[in-house]
Amino acid sequence: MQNSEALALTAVLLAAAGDLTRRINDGVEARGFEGRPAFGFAFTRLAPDGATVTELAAHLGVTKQAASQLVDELVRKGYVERRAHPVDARARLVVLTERGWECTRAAEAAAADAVGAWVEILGEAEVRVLCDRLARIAPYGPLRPTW
Amino acid sequence: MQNSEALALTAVLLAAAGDLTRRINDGVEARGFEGRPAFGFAFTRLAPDGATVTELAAHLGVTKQAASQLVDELVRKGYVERRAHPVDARARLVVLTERGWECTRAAEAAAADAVGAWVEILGEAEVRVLCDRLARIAPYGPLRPTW
DNA sequence: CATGATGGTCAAGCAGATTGACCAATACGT
DNA sequence: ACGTATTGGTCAATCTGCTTGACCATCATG
Repeated sequence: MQNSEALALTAVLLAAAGDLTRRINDGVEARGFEGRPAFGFAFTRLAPDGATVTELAAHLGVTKQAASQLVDELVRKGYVERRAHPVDARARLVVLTERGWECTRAAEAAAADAVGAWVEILGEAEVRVLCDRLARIAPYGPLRPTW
Repeated sequence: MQNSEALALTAVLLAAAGDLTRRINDGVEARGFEGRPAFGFAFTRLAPDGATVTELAAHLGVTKQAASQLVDELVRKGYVERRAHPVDARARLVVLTERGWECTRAAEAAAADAVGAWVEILGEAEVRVLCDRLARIAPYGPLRPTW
């Protein structure tokens, strides 16, 4: 494995990730929702039972202040609500609204469409292999919406 | 391919790309250079013969103003120089300095190290396959350092 | 019950991008 | 050849999303 190949792998990986993210975001908007890529990643943590701001922050790999601002935005757009936490009076449980669930489903559909384009190129089996290999090398940690 | 799998693929792809980018950046810093991920992507366009600000902007997928600011930073840190363009008096050719070349080589070495960690998990052959598949689905367009 | 740790918000600031205005030099149509 | 539109680049102002720092309320522990 030569050095230039390693850099090329990085570039193609970034390009693929960026392409997929963009396609999904476009698809979500086309379905009548306004949002940014970070929303989708937040939804995957918020579903199905909600999460606290701190948990969301850990999931996204940002500070709790940043996560709180994101939640503000999600509340403003009607996708989530802040509720009292059932067992901890300090904490507040952030849960999806009905519209939030609709947006989540839209994101899933858009993701399926985007991956579908890849299936047409590589075939279902190859995409599954790709998934499996990536899962084995990807770190477990938080996924950052931006760098 | 179910919807949830499509979202999972996106997550794992982003995690892998983010992980690789972070490892390379850490490796470059460990070798005594200060920089951010965008530098490496700029270098791949600047080498070997330089490029104009506009070309760099297209490569990175940002406005030419943003690219110009990045070049300012690279000049300040001693990695590149602005030279007169040989055939177009409007344009200026941005070329790597000797230190810029050193940093580029450091980035390549760091990338090789980072990918090496993957080779240990998947084996050389699998990583090559991964490269190939990704190359077939990744778009040709600019690669954005941030989203 | 005192003390520290934890969940959350407010406020200010920064980094890296954007849009808009502008100038110099090139390319093009007649 | 010449006026006009286009292109390369920069300056300036602004925006967005995130960070750091301060702070309060509540939980957990001696």
